[in-house]
Amino acid sequence: MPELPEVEVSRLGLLPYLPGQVLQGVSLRAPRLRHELSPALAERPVGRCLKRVERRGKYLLFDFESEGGGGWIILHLGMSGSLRLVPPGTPPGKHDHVDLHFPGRTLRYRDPRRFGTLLWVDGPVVLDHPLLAPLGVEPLSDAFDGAWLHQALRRRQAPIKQVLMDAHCIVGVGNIYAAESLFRSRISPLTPACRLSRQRCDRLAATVREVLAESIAAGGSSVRDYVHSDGGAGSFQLIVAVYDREGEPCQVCGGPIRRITQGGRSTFYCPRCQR
DNA sequence: CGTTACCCCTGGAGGC
DNA sequence: TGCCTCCAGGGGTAAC
Repeated sequence: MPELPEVEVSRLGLLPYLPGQVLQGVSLRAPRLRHELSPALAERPVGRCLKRVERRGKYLLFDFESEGGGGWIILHLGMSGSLRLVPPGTPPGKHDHVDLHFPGRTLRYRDPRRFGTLLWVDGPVVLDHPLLAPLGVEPLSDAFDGAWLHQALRRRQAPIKQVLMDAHCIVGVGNIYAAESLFRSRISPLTPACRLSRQRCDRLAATVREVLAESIAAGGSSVRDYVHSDGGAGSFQLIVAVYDREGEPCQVCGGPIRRITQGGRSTFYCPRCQR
């Protein structure tokens, strides 16, 4: 499942090829992903120049400039989405739902489970869109540190694991990175967020940043004209210490990794090391 | 305002 | 071997 690092690596993979190119056409082969695919997506951006590809949380934002005000494509990979650049005319596979045709290259969106999002927004500004406006802090920005985190957690009584994954608080931290960050900072996923000391918030903020940056660096080194986003085990060479390792020995203490359910999702942690 | 239940969808896992 | 059922999982939305 694509998380912030996979999305950022996808973005980096597009940068050498797409900005500055005029969109020639759009093919929609599915009626809907998470939401209905609007006809505007197939019509409005065509003939416009793609200025930039930005990222906000796990959303990719394609900026199409224009004399008349411009507009954006908002894209989210959901759980199983991936992007790749293919030569024009490449036959689409079963789950290749959308193509953006650029000169000499087609940006192809694949999403077997169709939890993704792809939509067109008119106008020069996109960050005030209802999907983006409520998003929390970017964990790789300067604004995110122990002091910020300590303040943000003050009123949250929910377990820290669930708050870490709350995109209205911090964007881009999914199940894998939440588990790995908590393991590295030796904090139990069950700890009520508001009970974390300033010192532990310092440690947690640092490890969240560290894990994300490591993963981006590992993925970034493998970017070519193929844009990876499948997020499969080991695809980013991130050393996974606890995620999906129920029953396996902890790398630090040798005790068994435990799996529990929090908010309907699996949490993996070492009950001995994480307090 | 914080928290929780539900829903979207399909591949893969497990049961028989 | 094959068919059927179950369910994870991001995140938005509605409801509590």
